[in-house]
Amino acid sequence: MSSPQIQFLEYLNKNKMAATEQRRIVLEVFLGTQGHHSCEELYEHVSKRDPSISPATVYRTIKLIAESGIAEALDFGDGITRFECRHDRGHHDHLVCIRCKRRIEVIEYRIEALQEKLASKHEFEVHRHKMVLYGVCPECRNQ
Amino acid sequence: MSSPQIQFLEYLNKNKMAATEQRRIVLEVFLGTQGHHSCEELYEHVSKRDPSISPATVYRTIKLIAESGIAEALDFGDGITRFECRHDRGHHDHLVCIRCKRRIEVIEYRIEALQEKLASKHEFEVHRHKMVLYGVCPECRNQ
DNA sequence: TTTTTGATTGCAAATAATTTTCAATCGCAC
DNA sequence: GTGCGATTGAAAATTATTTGCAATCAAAAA
Repeated sequence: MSSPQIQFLEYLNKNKMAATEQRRIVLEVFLGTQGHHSCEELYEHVSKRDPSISPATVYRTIKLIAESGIAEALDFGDGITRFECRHDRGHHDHLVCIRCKRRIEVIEYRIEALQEKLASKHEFEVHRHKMVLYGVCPECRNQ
Repeated sequence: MSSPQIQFLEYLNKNKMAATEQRRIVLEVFLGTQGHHSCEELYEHVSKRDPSISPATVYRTIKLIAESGIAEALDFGDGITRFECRHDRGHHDHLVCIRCKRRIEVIEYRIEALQEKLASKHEFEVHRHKMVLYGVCPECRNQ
């Protein structure tokens, strides 16, 4: 797999979309972040790089980045969509503490395998999935 | 466990909340539905029973019903919160077709067991979880 | 039962994240 | 370079949901 930058350009090209400076910047900023970020957070970072870029463009661009397969949209149920990079890191699920809102990334391959099995039992062709476990983390449990 | 109606009254009582006619009606309507329903859908049904009840009251009440443990909030990532009854039906997860939006309820106990194991490995005390597999259903796969 | 008091309601306005509209501008195939 | 369709910023629109508020109601107290 080529670099995210090239992958994005190929995606734009394939869909007859222009490789604008704004899109390049949003991608660079997105790739420069760790973890999951909301569009608002991304917009803040983008603004530092180029204050003339509007929130709408960030929203539009991050969507393209997700469609191109570089980012993945996450939904933790708080009404905010967050995005994380799919490069350099395997797929993972999340443990969310309902008290302190802390999120831990986890992966359990046996669950992944069973999900595949479960889906094929229903003749579903799974493209992606999300699994979030909500609970109380050890820190919060001890006050 | 007592009936949902009684459970709800106990919840209201415990929290010094009044058992109003509106709350009774919203609960009845909710219990009379199958599957998962948005507040808007619930409001439509409630309106037939009593047109004077406002959407705000439905939103407020379904939230209480969820807090009382009778309903569970579901989030399929389309920006609409749906609620389903937790009585008379076991917990289950969902397969969602990204083409026709059809949702299938599924349960795989081995996954549930592994989720528990995964959480306790991180010393998390899981209260609930959600797992949604997105893919293409057999019907949509064959055009 | 009547009073009292704090909870609840409907309505409309407010939120908040995201999307869209639109005129101006820009990328890029020719 | 030119032309045309894609893209942009700004602001308005959308959409689900929440909230402020004055009027009303439930239920504890008298």
